[in-house]
Amino acid sequence: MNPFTARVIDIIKGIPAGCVMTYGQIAELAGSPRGARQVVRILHSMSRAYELPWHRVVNAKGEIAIKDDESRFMQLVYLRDEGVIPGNDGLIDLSRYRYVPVKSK
DNA sequence: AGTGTGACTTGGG
DNA sequence: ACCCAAGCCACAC
Repeated sequence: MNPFTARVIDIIKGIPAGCVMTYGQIAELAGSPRGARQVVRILHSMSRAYELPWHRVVNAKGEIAIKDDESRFMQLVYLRDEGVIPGNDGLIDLSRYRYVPVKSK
């Protein structure tokens, strides 16, 4: 597995309950500013094997990006359970829930 | 090797 | 605020 993938997995595992991160944000932290789609791919293929909190990842608008209806619903349930409540328009307030990892040296 | 695709993003109209 | 087009990159056919 390449280092980018490893970092993405590591970052996602580090998202605390009650917070969310965007695909682009994760890709950037992992060292690939344009790698949002790779993050998507990783979630698809590794979320189960690595027990990743995939439900804490949303798109740049703060909405559930997943297409599959059932999974989308599950994500909503998980988030609500952790205290992340979408607004009337179904959007998650990123300025409020977005997780920004602390840069430790 | 060429083409299509996706749980994305950003910029413009 | 909404819709669209183009950019993006790794992977499946």
